[in-house]
Amino acid sequence: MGNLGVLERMMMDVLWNSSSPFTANELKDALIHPDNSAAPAKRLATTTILTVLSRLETKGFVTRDRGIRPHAYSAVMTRADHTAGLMHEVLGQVPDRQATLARFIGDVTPQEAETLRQLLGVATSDSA
Amino acid sequence: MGNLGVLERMMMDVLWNSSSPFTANELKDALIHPDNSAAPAKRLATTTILTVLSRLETKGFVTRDRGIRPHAYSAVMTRADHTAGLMHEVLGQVPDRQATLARFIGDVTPQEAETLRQLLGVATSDSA
DNA sequence: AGTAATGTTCTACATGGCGTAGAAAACCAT
DNA sequence: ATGGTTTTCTACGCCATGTAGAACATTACT
Repeated sequence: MGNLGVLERMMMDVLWNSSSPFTANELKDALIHPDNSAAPAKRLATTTILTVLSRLETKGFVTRDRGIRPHAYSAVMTRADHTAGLMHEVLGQVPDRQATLARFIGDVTPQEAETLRQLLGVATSDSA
Repeated sequence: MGNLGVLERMMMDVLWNSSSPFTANELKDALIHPDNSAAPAKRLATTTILTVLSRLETKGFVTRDRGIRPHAYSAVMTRADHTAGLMHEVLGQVPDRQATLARFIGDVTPQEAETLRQLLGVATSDSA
């Protein structure tokens, strides 16, 4: 699966944050006006966006509709899928899953713990 | 935290697989005779090992005892700590933890699920 | 249709991490 | 001192990634 570079990641985040596809230029603008407004955002060239989109396409993160002219780009999988996949990839590299999961759970927030309990079925003690 | 390159990873695995420290040359040999014997192992120069150990030290993965002459290198944290840390790092990048954890749990093996239930103190249905 | 605008691909360069190791310096034992 | 051992310095190649110009393709406007 592999991980993403900084710009690749920012672009995927834009795509992941909206259900509908983006054109390269829309994406470019979305990067300047970040929803979270953490004011980074230098103006990038459209070709830059397109180059990265192509690479993301190659890597299987993005598809595009070539039928319409400003091609419409969208994420292949959800952010949740991708992230969960990464987590499994990392976990898969170790022989001692138990110990690893123990450490993992040890650092989980109470909310996350609760979520996990529910997901694993069975007795939820505190359903807040 | 960041991830490791292939050789860096192999070397950390050697260190993680044993409790006692290694010298550069011991490590070099350990790479040729891999415990798991998945026959990769080309003979590396000792300097290569030392370079990588230094980098690992800089990155905080390794410490060395400079008091004794062939310096003794050992891992700073356990593999479980590192891996769990990576998992949290990945998870921390997403806003929708719930969804991500749901996907994660969805792909977990039964054994892993059982481990998690125990760790979370949930009523274990099947304690095999 | 002809030309301008817009979008896409090709090509290219810089940077940085990592694998790799020689040369040189530091250290130790005899 | 002298040679073997260990460590540091320096260096190179490769590949991913950010970045974008030049050239090509397509659409739009008059």
